[in-house]
Formats: sequence, C-alpha cells, structure tokens
Amino acid sequence: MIKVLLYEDNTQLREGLTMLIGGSEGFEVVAAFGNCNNTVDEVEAYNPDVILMDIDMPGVNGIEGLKKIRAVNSQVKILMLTVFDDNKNVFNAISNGANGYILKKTPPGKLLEYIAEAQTGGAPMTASIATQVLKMFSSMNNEKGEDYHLSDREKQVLQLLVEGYSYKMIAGEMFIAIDTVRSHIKKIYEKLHVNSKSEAVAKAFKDRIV
Amino acid sequence: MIKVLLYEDNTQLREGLTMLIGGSEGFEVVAAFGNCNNTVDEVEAYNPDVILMDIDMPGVNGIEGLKKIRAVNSQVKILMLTVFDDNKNVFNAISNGANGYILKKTPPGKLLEYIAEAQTGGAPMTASIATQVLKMFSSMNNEKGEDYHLSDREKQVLQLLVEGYSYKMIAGEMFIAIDTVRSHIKKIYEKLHVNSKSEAVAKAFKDRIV
DNA sequence: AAAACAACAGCATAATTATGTGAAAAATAA
DNA sequence: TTATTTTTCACATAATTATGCTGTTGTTTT
Repeated sequence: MIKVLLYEDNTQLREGLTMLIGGSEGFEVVAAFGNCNNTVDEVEAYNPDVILMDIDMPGVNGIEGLKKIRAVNSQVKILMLTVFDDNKNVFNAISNGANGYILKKTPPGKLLEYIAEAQTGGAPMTASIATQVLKMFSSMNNEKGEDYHLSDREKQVLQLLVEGYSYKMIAGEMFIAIDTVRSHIKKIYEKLHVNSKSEAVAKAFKDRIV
Repeated sequence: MIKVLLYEDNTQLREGLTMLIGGSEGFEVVAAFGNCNNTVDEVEAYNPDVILMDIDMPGVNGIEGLKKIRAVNSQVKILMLTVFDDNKNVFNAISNGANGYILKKTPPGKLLEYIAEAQTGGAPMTASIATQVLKMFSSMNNEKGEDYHLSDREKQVLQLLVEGYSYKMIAGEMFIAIDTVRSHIKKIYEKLHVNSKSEAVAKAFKDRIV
C-alpha cells in the first residue's frame, strides 16, 4: 500500500485526485492539504511514501515546500505537479531534490504508474519535461564559448596557468626559457582580450577552454 | 506511419525488435543493421523518423554512431538502447544529442509508446535513467565544495578578484586602503590554502565559492 | 616562392603582487 | 565582561608579472 500525501490548492482537483488515487488498488491518500504552510509537521505526522506537490500554490509555493521538506527528510519521494512545463521551475525543482516532475494533464492511469515508479526509486517525468531537462543538460556541457584559436603551445601554457603555475614553473615544466613563457602569455592575453593572469584563468573557466 | 531505423548487433534481438515494431499499427521498420559503420549514408538513404541505437556494438559503438549522425542531421530522433543504466554512457549520449535513453528490458508496449513519444518531440526515458539524469543534474548545481568560511568582506574581495580587479581597483571599489586589501587577500589565501591570485580565482571557480 | 604563423629567446622597465611584521578599532561570541 | 574574530591601516622588501621591442628558426598556407 503506497501512502500518498497531497498538496494542491485547487479544491476540485484536490478532491478529484484524492478520489482517483485513494480509490485505486494499492494506493492510499493519507491526507490532502490546500497549502504547505505546515508541511514539515504534516509529513512527520503522516509519514507518506510519496508526496504530490503542486508548484503553484498561494502562500508557500511548491518549490519552497519542497525545500522545507528536503531540509528535514531526504527519503520521502516528492513528485512536482504543474500545469505547464516551465523551464525555471523544472530546474529549481530538480536541483532541490524533487524525484519527478509531471504535468497535471497526465492521464489517470499514467499518474498512478508514476507514483508507483517514484515509490520504487524511479524518477518519473512526462516526456516533455524530460526534453527540457535534456536540453538544459546538454546546453550546460556543449556551449563551450567561442574559439579563441590558441595554438597548442598556448593552450598548454594556459592550462598550467590555470593550475597555479608561475612563469618559472611553466618554463621548467615545458623545458623552455622563461622569456618564451612570457611571449606565449602575451599572445594568450591578446587572444583572450585580458591583461592579467587571473583574468585569463577566469576566462579559461568560464569559456571552458581548459 | 512512423519510420524506424534500427541498429542492434545482436541478431536475435534485432529481428525480434523488427518483428515487434514492424508488426505494430502505425510503425514501420525501414531497415535494421548490426553495426553503424555506414550510418550516415544509411540515415540519408532511409530517412527515418526515429532511430533506435544500441550503445554497445562492435566497431563503431552507439555513442560514436550518434555523433556521426548528429554531425549531419539534427532532426531525426535518436533513442539510445542499453542493457544497463551506465552513468557515463547516459551522460555522453545526452550531451551528444540523444533524444531519449531506454533500457532493453523495457516491455514491448512501453517501447512503442516511447518511439511514438520521441517522434512527437518528447524525450522518453525509463524512470531509472531519469533518476540518474536528475542526480547528475542536481550534483552539478549543488555540490559547491567545502565551506572555507570566508568572512563577508573576504568574500567580496574574492569576488572582485575573480572579476579581474587589481588591488588598487578593489580598494577603490570597496573604499578601503590598498593595504587593507592586502590584509584581506592574505587571509583569503590562508583559508583557501593557495598563494597567488590566479590560484584563488581557480579555486573560486572550482568550488563555486563565487 | 613569398607571406603568415608558431615557437623560441633576450633585454629592459614599470607595475603589481606576495609576504612579513605590527597594531588599533569594531563587532561577535563565549 | 572577556576573548576572539573581523576589519581596518602602515611600512618594507622580495618576487613575480605585464609590457614593449627585437630577433631567429621552422612550419604551414597561399
């Protein structure tokens, strides 16, 4: 029997969901609230397996509720409910430990399926949400800024700068004269449009040159 | 009619999948191959809507195949198939533009559903894969390293260092003497265990202090 | 073959940074 | 209240960095 706790401010939807979930084999709605002002106590009191949490609620919204719960309980599964797939909310929910993110228009059968999946450790998402997540993900790892077309040697020098090497150490590491290191670095600064070591390092991180 | 192109080195599974998908209403397997050595030409020739791509294949593996296809075609939907949910592969597939990632043990009904979802722009994932993705995602944004308990003022100084300010500029910005800036920076270096500006900047980026 | 670039190197100078030592006022914690 | 930390400032010196200009030697591109 999967114990479900429900947060949804719309009374109709709340009662509808309670009916649907509670009336299904293997599911039990232990409580349903219209706001999550006292969510921490409630979660403690009812000890649910899965929480369905609406994102848009008056007072404490779903993301805040999620945070409050996660601050004291990292075990309970929390599924976020939303009417639309809003980029920012998805991102926030995920980074605050939501276990899944589903649209309210999800058909009843799938909803139950998702709850069950969440309970067993899965991370149910509607396909449209998953698309967003993947997009965010790949954008974080692909957009590696401009190409400053540094030469191989310049890249090496920059790499060492990033690792905290001084000119002298770089010279030693690369078996070249310190003056050559200077030459390279001057060129690097020109190409990156900076004029100090730390700016170059910062830019290297920001633009993922290294 | 959704046109499916299949890459799977295991003959039995390949034929099984071809049978399953091809025999279903609304689906058509335009071709099935045991390797993706010529994938670019094949995709061009058969112009599928969705490609099912096994990850583990001899010769050119699925990730490489994915890359090759994506280099010339960003439209076709590509679903990665794998037997286990391997962290690294999931990550690679996602950042190289896979549209979904599903386990081979996915039941037939769900598989067809996933293909249809992919075709309409969704990003189907089995719940266990989604869990991994969410974990990766949140770890990327939450694990902000150790706390070096810098004081407020020290954090400000570090922030400005990261932005490329010189001591003199920091002094001006913060309305303090340059010697005070030195004091702060010395303290920062102690706390971060570094001894140069660029190292501090690098650490600030790495540990997301800023 | 000429031009452009990459890699190397030297010399010189000004500016910045790193480090040490010391200390006082203010805020915070015990 | 006492103790500790934070923030502030000063003087001094060594080391490092930034910049400019010049030049040789290969390699790649046109």
